[in-house]
Amino acid sequence: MTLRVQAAESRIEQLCIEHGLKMTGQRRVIARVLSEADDHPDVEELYRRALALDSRISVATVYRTVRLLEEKGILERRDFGGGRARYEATENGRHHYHLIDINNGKVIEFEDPEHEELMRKIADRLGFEFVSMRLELFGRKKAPVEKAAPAASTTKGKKA
Amino acid sequence: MTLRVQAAESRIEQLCIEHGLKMTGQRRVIARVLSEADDHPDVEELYRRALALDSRISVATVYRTVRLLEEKGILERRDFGGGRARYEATENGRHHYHLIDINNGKVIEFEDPEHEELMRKIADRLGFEFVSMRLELFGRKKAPVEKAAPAASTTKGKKA
DNA sequence: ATATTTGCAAAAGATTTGCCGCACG
DNA sequence: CGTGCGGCAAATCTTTTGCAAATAT
Repeated sequence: MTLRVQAAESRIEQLCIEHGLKMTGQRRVIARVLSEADDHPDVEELYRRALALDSRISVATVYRTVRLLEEKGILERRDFGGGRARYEATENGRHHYHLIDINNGKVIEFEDPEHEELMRKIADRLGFEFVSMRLELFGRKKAPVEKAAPAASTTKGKKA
Repeated sequence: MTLRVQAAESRIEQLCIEHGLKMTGQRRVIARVLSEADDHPDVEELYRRALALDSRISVATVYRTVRLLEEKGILERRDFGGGRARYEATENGRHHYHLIDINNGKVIEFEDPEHEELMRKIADRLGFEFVSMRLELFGRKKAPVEKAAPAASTTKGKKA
């Protein structure tokens, strides 16, 4: 049996390789951070997480990498308000969407399998090949059904 | 019959008044520009159009106004890539969506009446009151059905 | 009258880039 | 080994802000 100890490439690293990108140490780290993220970090946050794994990384590189990966379609950029771009890995097929609580900026994810199919049809009808999409819902948390509750302080406020 | 010559308030101005905003000359102009726009201008463009109507307006005011109107829910901010925020008036009820041609940044609008209803249901199910939404589709123009056409130079390239 | 708004220019943020030594393939 | 990459800091670009003067209600 073939022994394959090789540092277990992260999913994103795998994609980078498939796209023919030169895999440097910092890209590998960033790829790993991205692969492990299950939220929507902005560049600053990615930088912080990458630094924790390897101290030889600069923000500039994170910016460059993130841009590169977006161009390759490996990452998608999001704008949830708050001035900074946020990123998440492209999910092929199983898209998920975001509901943003306009009171505290919290992001809730949801899925709707039929939805992407619908979008593909619409793009097609308009003469386009579907590449990707972005759906953001903005809403206000409803008070729980019993007694009226004050708006704030329900969940921990997190700056958007 | 009552003669009403009063400068015919623009739709957006009307909304501003309903929201109790102090209507200054520059706000009136910006409101008019916004009311008349049927595209998705960025601040720079709004400023240009406003200047054409009244020279006593500064970009700072456009920024301030646009932010104010967004907070009031009168305007919605869009991010079609390209670094600058774009704006368009909120359409109550009849939402429309955007399909962005990833090759030239052109934006095509489309509607889907059932869609908003679906989104309202989803928000509701998640315990939120629907406030607004944003849907962007990214696609690549398909070649017309006959002979295969080279990718570029199909439509006039417009910097995204 | 008086709290708000505006213009201007400076400041703040976020992101990009030039240059040059260094690493990857 | 050569070409592209990363670090650093300066540059760029968009958006925000402080302050005094102007204005709406």
